[in-house]
Amino acid sequence: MTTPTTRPIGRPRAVTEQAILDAALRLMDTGGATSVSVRGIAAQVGIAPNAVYTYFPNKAAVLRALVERFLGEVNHDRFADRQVPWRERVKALAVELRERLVAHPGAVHLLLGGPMDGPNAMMLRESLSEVLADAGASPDDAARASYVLLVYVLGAIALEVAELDHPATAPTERERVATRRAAIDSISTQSYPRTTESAATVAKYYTTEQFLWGLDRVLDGLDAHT
Amino acid sequence: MTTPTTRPIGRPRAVTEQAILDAALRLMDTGGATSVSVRGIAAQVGIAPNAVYTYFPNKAAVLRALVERFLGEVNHDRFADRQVPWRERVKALAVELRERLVAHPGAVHLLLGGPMDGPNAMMLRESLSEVLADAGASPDDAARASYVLLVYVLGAIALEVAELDHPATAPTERERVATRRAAIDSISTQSYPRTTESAATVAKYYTTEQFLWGLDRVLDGLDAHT
DNA sequence: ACATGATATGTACGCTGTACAGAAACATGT
DNA sequence: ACATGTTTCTGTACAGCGTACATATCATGT
Repeated sequence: MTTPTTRPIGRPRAVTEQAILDAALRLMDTGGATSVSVRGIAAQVGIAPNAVYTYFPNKAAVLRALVERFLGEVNHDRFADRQVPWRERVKALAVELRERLVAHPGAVHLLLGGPMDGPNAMMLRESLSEVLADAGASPDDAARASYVLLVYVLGAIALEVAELDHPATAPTERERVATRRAAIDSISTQSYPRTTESAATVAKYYTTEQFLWGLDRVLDGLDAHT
Repeated sequence: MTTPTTRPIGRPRAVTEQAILDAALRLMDTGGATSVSVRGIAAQVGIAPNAVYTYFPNKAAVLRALVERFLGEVNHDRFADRQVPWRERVKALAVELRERLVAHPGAVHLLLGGPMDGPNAMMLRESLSEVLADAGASPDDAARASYVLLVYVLGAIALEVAELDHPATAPTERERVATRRAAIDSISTQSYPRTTESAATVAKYYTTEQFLWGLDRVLDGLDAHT
């Protein structure tokens, strides 16, 4: 089943594409998206900066490949299991996607920086459509609902990482809520009466609970339509 | 009501902050987000590159100010009108936000690149909460629903501009759909059966109609919950 | 006229992505 | 064993970036 792997001629490669992607991800996780540089990657894997260009045509391609690998790692198992109720299946995917992406905030901007036309991105929508078809939706409705769900999930993730982006990622969810709460309490009650009135709730934006609350509302709306 | 404007001492400023923001926006619209440079801005307004730092502490501050100005330009009129049914009010805001942002694709990544904590961003959520409160939601539900709506609207915009990002913005919606349709028709029917089956619908992702379809579903879900 | 003080400029540093030419390492044919 | 061909790696270089520093410029208050 493995590719015949015709022995390559010429000087053997010093590293692998995967090693380069690993290095890029490591840099992104430690220093943020801005500190991913071709020179940094090359230094990590131990080659000259321009040697990276034998593996990828340019830096953008490295980042695209990183995103693709990322999407390829999502576990479709729980998601494809027809025994599980369809809403649970959707939630499983949403939660998994959110966990994975929030763990690597820099990757989110990369994902939203270009079209989702890679094979793994396509597969994601494909699987999503399948669940919705299992739920009884027509092909068209399944496609439209997939869009809505993807928009919600990615939108929520985007807003979330935008929030915790710069201050070097607060550790626990509890602490992040406390930080947000403090920030809200420090703003003008006069200017933003509604926000301050529901400060406790607004502070809990970007928690798993709020994420799922919204997802449930979205699913309700999609469900009622069918 | 105008500020007393104590005559400033020292050398008078050669340009204004607004002129700098205008230049930045112009660069972003013509050459994409990557071609916004401090040197480019300075050249446009006719000052030396480092003179920009008299108006803003660094490049990031320029971009933040640009986003803030953007959000300040959204028209809250139709939106604040209590005569109009609340769903229409929400839709009016969503459509306006989408139109404005899609017209300047580069600004979207800026908006999602940092926390939405500027005064105009706060005001947006404030207004949104107000509409939902008018619709009869409790303060907490209004806050949570605001989150969901903002996530949907910004998520949809983000995915949309991600799509039309690189190929220099296809002109009309009709043409963009055709382009997408062609792209879908060229992929493997075997690998992506659901996508190809509903090709016509998937091609219409990122149209106003699909945007509103999803918004209606989201509103349905939020409505049913109250 | 002169000092004051904000603003503009000239220059420079370190960093970026990446193009180009040449050296190095391997498989193969003789 | 040796030359050849093919691929990859390295050295060097360039243009562009954000921005820090010292200095020149300009309007004002005395």
